[in-house]
Amino acid sequence: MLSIGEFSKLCEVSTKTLRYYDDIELITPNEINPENGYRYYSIKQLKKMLFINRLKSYHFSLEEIKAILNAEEDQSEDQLVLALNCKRREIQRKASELEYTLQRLSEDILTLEKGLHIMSYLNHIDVQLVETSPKTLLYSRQVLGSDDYAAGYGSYFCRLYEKIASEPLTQLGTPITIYHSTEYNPAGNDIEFAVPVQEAVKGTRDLPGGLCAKSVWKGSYSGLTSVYAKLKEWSVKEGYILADSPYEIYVTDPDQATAADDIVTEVYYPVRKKSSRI
Amino acid sequence: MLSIGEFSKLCEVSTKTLRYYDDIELITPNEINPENGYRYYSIKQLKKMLFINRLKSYHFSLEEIKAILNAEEDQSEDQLVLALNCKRREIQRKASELEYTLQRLSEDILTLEKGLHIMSYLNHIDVQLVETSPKTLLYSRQVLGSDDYAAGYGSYFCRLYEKIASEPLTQLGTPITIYHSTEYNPAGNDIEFAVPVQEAVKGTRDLPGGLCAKSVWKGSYSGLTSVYAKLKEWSVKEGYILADSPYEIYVTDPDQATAADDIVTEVYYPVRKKSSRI
DNA sequence: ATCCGCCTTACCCTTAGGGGAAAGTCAAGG
DNA sequence: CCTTGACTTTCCCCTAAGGGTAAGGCGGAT
Repeated sequence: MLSIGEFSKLCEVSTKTLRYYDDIELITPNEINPENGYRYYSIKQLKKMLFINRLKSYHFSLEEIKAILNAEEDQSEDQLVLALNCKRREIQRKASELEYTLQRLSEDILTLEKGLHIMSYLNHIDVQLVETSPKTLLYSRQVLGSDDYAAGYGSYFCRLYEKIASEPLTQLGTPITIYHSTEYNPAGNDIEFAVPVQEAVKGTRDLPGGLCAKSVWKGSYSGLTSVYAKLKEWSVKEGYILADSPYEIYVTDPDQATAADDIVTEVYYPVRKKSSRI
Repeated sequence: MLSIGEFSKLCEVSTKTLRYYDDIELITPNEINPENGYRYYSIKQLKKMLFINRLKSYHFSLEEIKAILNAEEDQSEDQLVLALNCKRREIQRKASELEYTLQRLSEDILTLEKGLHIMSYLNHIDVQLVETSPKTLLYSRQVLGSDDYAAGYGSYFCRLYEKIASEPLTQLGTPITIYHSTEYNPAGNDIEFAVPVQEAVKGTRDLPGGLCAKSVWKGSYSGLTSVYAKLKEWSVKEGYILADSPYEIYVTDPDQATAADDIVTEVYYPVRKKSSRI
């Protein structure tokens, strides 16, 4: 039997951690002296602890590790392979995210070295006042968490396209998303996915035309936030206020665009004069 | 002036977050109604908030962002470039760590698919009982955090080599580290870096010879933990106990080894029979 | 017997906010 | 003018994985 200190040294895990793991029942000492509460670990537990360390190095959470250990006891070996493969994909995703971050970071460093401010691109976003014409939209509206965005956009538009093909309907433009949430909320935003069509059937609605502030954005979608900021700034300056939910028209098909810089998105921000009633 | 809700929507930041940022004084509302405490943000603060969002996407902590914003106000532009470059290196390091993790993960998946257990490599670590001869060591002993390991090893050994060259002394073997901490502690471990030499001068000490359990490890240093576990297990089984601080001899020069698998490390674990006194 | 090192529990701290409650406030509609 | 619903305020507790420290209880060697 090993005292907590000896066990700690062998596993290269602090005693604090070992007590914590006992608390959460990840690995509990083989024996506890009932008189003084001293923890004693067996030699066999070394292997378990080393296994935990390895799983930790693969970025498994302690909860996940606990589940894996329980599955191991039930002799379900495949579970482990599944979990590892799943984690591998997760890490690969994380790695490619880091790659993307690095790329943007490098671009900003270049901008700075040219003597420009990082946010100077904001000055190149032009705003125009336009009158839009009414549309008929085939739509699908729901509340989505920001994590579901990427996945969501694909699948919801896909369903709309299927409906257009099966009805059949006549598509009149590129896809649109309308943002109904009055406030950003990471837990879920009220988003409407829509495709303009010719026919007014069940599942379609009218999008009224009207006065809009409009900007065109070229680049990845992460830059769209700035476009909204710019539109709002412009509106305040020109004495307009938001009259309805803003929307984006994806002029470029995201699936077709090769480089992020090629993606063109139009942002419409319905407005009316400040003191004029409808 | 924008209410917190309007500002929130424009920046895609929750009101909760904005209140938190007000708390930590990262971005405080332009104006607060003294009667009801309502926060009002100015249009100009949009740009600042967007800047904060961008820095956040580069994995800066809020503390770091605060420092950057303060530096910006003092018109010290170079600071930002410095910070960005620093962060870029940090992210690159993180990315290569992920790469390494992915590689190990894939190896384990292969092992599993062969029908072996992940930790089965433990069974291939052989332990021998050997009698070591005394050495004279040129040494340098200090307490190091685990983060300083990689950097520390290089610089401390480098200093020892300089001393060997300048005295001059006769080197009698490859470098050694001796682990004096009785317990693993991420904050700092008592480590002695040493190189065996022929001459006993100032700055050297004797390493007594004696009975040791010994294992040879081929592979990256992260696997050494398991070697210690194995040595301990063996000792208990054979009726030996630890008699002195264990040490590692780096047979392969880490700077010369190309692949991690080529690195050879000998681990010595000084022991004596359980009930025998010295 | 004594001393030092090891062990125990308990409490607070960390990041970047999220969830929810209770209460006050604003603006639009009737 | 009043009501109602949406918006805002503060306050408190929660997260993951432990780290730091205190106060007090034991163990083994001298």
